Amino acid sequence: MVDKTYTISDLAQEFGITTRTIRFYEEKGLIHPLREGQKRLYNAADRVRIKLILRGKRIGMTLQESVDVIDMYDPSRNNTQQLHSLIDTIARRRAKLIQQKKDIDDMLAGLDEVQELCEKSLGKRRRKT
Amino acid sequence: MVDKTYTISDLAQEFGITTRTIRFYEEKGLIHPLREGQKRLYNAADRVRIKLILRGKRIGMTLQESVDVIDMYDPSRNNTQQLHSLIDTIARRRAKLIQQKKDIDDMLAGLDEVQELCEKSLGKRRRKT
DNA sequence: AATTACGTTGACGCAAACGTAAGCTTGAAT
DNA sequence: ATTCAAGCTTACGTTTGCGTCAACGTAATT
Repeated sequence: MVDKTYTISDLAQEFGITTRTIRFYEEKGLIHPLREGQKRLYNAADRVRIKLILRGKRIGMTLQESVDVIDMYDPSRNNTQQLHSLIDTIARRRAKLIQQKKDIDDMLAGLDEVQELCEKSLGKRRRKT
Repeated sequence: MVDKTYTISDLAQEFGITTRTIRFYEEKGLIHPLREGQKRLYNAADRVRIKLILRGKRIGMTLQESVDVIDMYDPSRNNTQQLHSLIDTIARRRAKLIQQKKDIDDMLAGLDEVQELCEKSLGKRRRKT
């Protein structure tokens, strides 16, 4: 792949967000697109960061939390101290995610029940007609 | 159970939130505690609603979304029209939840990778000493 | 009587995550 | 030459979800 780039509206369209949102992410230091003249030019890495930020948003993370997670992939941590601290951070994040999965499963189970009641109720009505 | 009731600080403590938060939920119409004189008195149903609201929050739902989900359990929907509409709503919510689970699994997989790299790096260092 | 603990009602404050509008530039198309 | 879409900056506005006083009431304790 020959260093594919994207305009701001390319990415806005792809992800279903506004250009304002993308510029806002830059304002907050979440991405750092290059410039071609005055225009922003996004590369594959920028695109992935946005994708991961949006994934974080979908599960209720703040922008900063998403960035924190993304930055875990950054291998610029070298000393033992930092590595241990990173492992702790990962453990905490993992615990949160597992709780979230449980919450989701609980809610899904609830929806199943409600749906059954709905269908039972509709079934009765059909039988009546 | 003889209609157990709770004070505002009972619930605040149990759920690790502030009394301000609970009053805020009431302000927004999410709960409707009785009054004993001037003081709020919460029953089991109020307590469950708060619990479900907090569960919603953990997976990134807004307060209103949580309430919408909670209200699905309310069996005061009778006509066929409403039941079909409710089934649609459930389907959409279920789809969202399933996407969230996928997002969480993806993120967990990412954390696994990062952790392995961490431990590999720490392992090397131990071998050096 | 005074302190302490817990409760109440305003009311203002605040961070997060954008929306929205104004006004200017720039390159491409008619 | 002009129009038009797409981009830019600046800046104020909005919603959500509480935090944080202030000022007061009530009930039990010392």
